Amino acid sequence: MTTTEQASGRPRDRRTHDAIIRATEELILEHGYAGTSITAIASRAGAGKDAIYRRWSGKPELVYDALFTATDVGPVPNTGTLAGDIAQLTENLVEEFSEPAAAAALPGLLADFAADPVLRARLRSTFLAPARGRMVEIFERAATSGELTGDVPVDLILDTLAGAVFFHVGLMGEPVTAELANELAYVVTHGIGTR
Amino acid sequence: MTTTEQASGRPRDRRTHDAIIRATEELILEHGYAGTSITAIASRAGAGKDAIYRRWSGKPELVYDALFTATDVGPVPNTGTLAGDIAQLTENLVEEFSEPAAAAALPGLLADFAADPVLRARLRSTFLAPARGRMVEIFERAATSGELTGDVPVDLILDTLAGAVFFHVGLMGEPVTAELANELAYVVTHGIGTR
Amino acid sequence: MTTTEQASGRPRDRRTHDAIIRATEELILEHGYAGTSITAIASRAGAGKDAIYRRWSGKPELVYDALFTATDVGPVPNTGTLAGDIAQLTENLVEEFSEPAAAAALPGLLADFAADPVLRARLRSTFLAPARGRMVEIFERAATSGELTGDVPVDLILDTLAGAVFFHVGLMGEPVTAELANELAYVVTHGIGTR
Amino acid sequence: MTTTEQASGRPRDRRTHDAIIRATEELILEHGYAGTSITAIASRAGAGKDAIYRRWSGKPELVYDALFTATDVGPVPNTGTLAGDIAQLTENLVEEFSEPAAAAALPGLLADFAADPVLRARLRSTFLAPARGRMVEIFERAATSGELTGDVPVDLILDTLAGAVFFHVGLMGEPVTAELANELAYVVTHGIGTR
DNA sequence: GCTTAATCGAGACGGTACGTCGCGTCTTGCA
DNA sequence: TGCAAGACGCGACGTACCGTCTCGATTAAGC
Repeated sequence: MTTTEQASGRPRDRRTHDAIIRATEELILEHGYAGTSITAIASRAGAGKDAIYRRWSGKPELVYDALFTATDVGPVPNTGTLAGDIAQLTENLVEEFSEPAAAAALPGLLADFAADPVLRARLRSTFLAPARGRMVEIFERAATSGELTGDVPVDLILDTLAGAVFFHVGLMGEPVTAELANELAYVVTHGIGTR
Repeated sequence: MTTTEQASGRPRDRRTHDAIIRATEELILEHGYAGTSITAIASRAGAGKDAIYRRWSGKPELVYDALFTATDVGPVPNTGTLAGDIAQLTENLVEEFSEPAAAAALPGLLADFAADPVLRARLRSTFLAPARGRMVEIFERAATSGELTGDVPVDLILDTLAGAVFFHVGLMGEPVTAELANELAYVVTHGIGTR
Repeated sequence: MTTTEQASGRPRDRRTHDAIIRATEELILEHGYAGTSITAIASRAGAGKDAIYRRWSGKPELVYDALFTATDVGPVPNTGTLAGDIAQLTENLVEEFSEPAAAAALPGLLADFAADPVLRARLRSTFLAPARGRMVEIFERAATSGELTGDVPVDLILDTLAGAVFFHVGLMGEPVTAELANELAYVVTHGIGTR
Repeated sequence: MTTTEQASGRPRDRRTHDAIIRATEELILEHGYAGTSITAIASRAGAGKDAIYRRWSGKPELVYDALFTATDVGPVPNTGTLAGDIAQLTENLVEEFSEPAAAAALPGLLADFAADPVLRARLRSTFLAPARGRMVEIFERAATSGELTGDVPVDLILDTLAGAVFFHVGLMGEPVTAELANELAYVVTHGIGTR
């Protein structure tokens, strides 16, 4: 992938690539996912449709690339408590899911991914991959410190947190509050009973 | 909607209505949500497109009516423990979300609802309404019995459970296991720490 | 064809039909055959592309219908001599081939007809049919009067006259002179030797 | 064109030229004129598109060069009679027009020539030039021998013969018979009346 | 032997048109 | 008024070519 691949013909123009990504972001913000057409993206980018289909196989891949390349950077959360760590990780999810362009795209984008078997298979390995890595590290540390006993179904917890944020914010349209991540993290670590 | 609307001319034919609903279910199952067009539904139902648009304002409403009218019947769960009650309620969600036609339609249907401000506003009041009523009852009983102390953010918990099931099963495509509802209910009531 | 066919749905709108025909004539005149696209015709006519494809299977059929429906009207030429009759019939061809829109369309149109086996088969039966009927009548009268002896290869003579006019005027771009039809008719009836 | 153009850099590769010509012939035969694209020719020839556009300005010129370079060789017909000479010259036209690749290309090629003012101007001077020279010689000999009296509109006669062959064989798709050239020559020299 | 410059295959580029499909509305005749 | 049928304007789809351009590599001729 990252190897040189030694292309033979004219190399692809990075400015065309960038213009397409930029146009995609803009149009998703202005007209939403369903309201954004490949034709319109090409037109806005000053590019031909071929230039798009040469790089991406369809709208879902393009939009995903344009909006969700932000790799989770920064150190893994280490607040001292499991709930605190998870809250911080959840905060990342909340930020990612509520960033304007991403929020506008998410429901439609996920629907398209879910509908295509090939894309569906990539959902976990690409969409949640970064968050998952960090979560595993958090759980291992908590297990070492004795705060956590027993196995934890990592994927299920991750799906729960992501699903909760997506459903609450993305679908239901509830406003994003500062406490949301904390509330969710508390529920997931301590449950609702002893609040 | 439910008003009598005493019509003056020829009354609507119930068989036409039923044929449309039936065709919708079939086509969603065969071709998925995005792959099902109003044109195709009308054709399969032996109906005109007008007969559809006279009753529903678009595909999302029609599909919702066709697939999610199953009102939560039966008594509210009462297993003796909060976790048990929630597990049973979650089991209902799992069943509803993983019923073949519903599973095929959900991602696309929710995306369409989320994209339209009018439909988006109806999401909670219609889509989650039945489950919410039952959940409130469960929480009240648990509060009375002393098992539950403090306020519970009902909508957030409901969104969490629904979001978890939707994300895990509907989007990620994880197989539905018998323990899924129990696992989720346990996490939500006791947290992951002391498993 | 001309029978009622008892259509069941909404009947086709004659104004749409006429607008398409009109737009086709205009655009052929303005931009030639190759420079006229179905897309542009639809746009100019204020119609959708479907409205065109519903009636014609492609550009060749549409252009043919738009430009060559002028049935050869009027009585069959009867000037007293075979050469005179043929001259008059040839004059019809010249007029038809040199009418501005037809002249602009002919080379490309014939090329498209020639390239498609289905259309190719229709060339003689539709394109030359009217002229052929009149020519047969002329030859029969000349045979009766004794001016013509022996069999005449009608199709070959018709192809010769049409080919001559098409090649001379349509392809070579020679100006249309008043004597052209007479010259051709003379050659075909008397030959060049004894001029 | 024919000037030496004393180049300074790398000279053009004759094998590239030949490969392009060969690929053009093949593809015209396989897919017809309209179905043959510059892109496909380059690909089949193992050449770049630039190598084609460096030598020809477009498909019409390339195809003309590839298929119609066969200069009329051999002595001018001299059979003893005008009709015989013309029959032989017409036979050349028939052969040229009915050679498989040429027949496949002719209608589309002529349409493209006719549509472009620049190419249109070259039609007579290049396409019919060889035949015209021979025809003039035939007519002069016939005038000298007294078989032909009066002026003959050479171009019109040539257009008539070429048009007749093109229309009859190329467009109408009539089979090429051995007598075709004779029949046409007879009509043009003696007319149809006294057959 | 070095430089210069045109050529080579490959393929990306912005465009334009293709023929198809679905949308939501409309217009028929019949019930 | 409802109904089946289907035409309507619109706009997007993904593909195919157009003729131009940009790569690195090659191949002579002029210095």
